[in-house]
Amino acid sequence: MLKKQQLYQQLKQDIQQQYWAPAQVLTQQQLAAHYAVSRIVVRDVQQQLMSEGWLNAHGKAGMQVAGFSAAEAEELCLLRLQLEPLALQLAAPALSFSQLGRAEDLLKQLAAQTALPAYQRGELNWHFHRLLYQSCGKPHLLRLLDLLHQQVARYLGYQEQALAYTDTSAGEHQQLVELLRRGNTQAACQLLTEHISTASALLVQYLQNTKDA
Amino acid sequence: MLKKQQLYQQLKQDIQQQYWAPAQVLTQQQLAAHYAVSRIVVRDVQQQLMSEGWLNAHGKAGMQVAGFSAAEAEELCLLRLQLEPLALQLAAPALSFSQLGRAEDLLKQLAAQTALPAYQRGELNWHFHRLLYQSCGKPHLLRLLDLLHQQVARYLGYQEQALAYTDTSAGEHQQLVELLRRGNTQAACQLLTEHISTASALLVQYLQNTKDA
DNA sequence: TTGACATAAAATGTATACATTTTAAATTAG
DNA sequence: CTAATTTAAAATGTATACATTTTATGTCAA
Repeated sequence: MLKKQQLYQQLKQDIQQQYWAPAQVLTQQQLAAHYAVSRIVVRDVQQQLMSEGWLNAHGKAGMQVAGFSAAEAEELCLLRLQLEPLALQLAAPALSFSQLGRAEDLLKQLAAQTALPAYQRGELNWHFHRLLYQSCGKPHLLRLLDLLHQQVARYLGYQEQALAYTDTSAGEHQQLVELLRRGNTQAACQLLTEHISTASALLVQYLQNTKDA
Repeated sequence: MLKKQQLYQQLKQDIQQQYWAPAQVLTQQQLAAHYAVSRIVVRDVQQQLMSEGWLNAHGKAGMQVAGFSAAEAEELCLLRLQLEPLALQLAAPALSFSQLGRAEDLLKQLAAQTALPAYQRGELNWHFHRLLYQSCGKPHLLRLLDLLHQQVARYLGYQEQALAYTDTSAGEHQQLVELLRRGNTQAACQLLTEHISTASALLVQYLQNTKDA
């Protein structure tokens, strides 16, 4: 579990920093040689990253680095909109104050560390959301959300700039916690829906612009 | 891709026929010896079946055959209800008559082969549903639905009896196709929702009864 | 030149062998 | 007898080696 996780992290990072460019086709041998590990390890990581959308199958041999498209981003956000408010609605009644407290700690951390790279900010962001859904009592739903997040996370490193929305986002997060603390589940779900929608719209717009350039 | 797929099918079948009982813990070596293949192949299949919910991780070593619970079934149906009508709504405008025709062929086949084991009937059933969603233009949504189906399919072999609902189900399917042919998307989605709900309720009820026994 | 067939090179699938970790047993000190 | 530590057995992770499939190259006939 050591080399595997190591390669998993490294390869993901290298894809995000475009060391391996989108649409590029990679082979097991190539990666095994480059990272100095056995092909077995590469195979495992390949399967995992393919299930998470970072790599796509490419014919009978090789794997292709996934690209970016406004359509895909829009679809992912659509799915988030379909599932995350549901998770929140189910989790809200079971949310404890200690959990809300931990969520606020994450927000403080997020507000403090403005210098973090987009990817890590995205991770913190997701931890916050995930914490709110945690108590929904639906393990399969949570697994789907984790899977979705993995696929969305690909875009986080890509769109350093578009994350300027974090200013307004922080306020929404805070407001969300307060609504939940007051037990106003309906309003919280509504706000969450809007929150995801606006973030989604910004990302899609950003992608459409860069595509033209 | 030969031995792998072979073992994948066989192991799934053996789990369904309770050759490997729920909650039983299997080891790579055990399976490799039993099926006379290398552990590498077992590892690959293990990963796949774990992502499809047939096996669960079990500590640091071994994999546990997944069990059945009414709560899990209910959750899976909840997710289907959340996603399948959406897929149908998106796909409906793009559905061609030839696709609808193929869907009806599947229904005829399903009606004719009443002697098929529950699992295979379930597969045909899913092919039908899947065909209706195919044109939604959302690959990630379709992937999630396939994943969900894999998890639901586990129950199909389990509940041979509960599938008595196929009588009413066949009628709903036919009606669904006709609504779609007439372009009445809203009514079709509504019917689909009810269709999944009733099937879901039957399955959950069945599981609750057998648990008491 | 083109297209089909044969052939060589390369990539992946699979098996075996070795290294590391984990589990369980057994021994011993308290 | 209990608990803790040691030690052996077993399971998994990883690497290497071999087999099979795929892909690309090159030759030859039309």
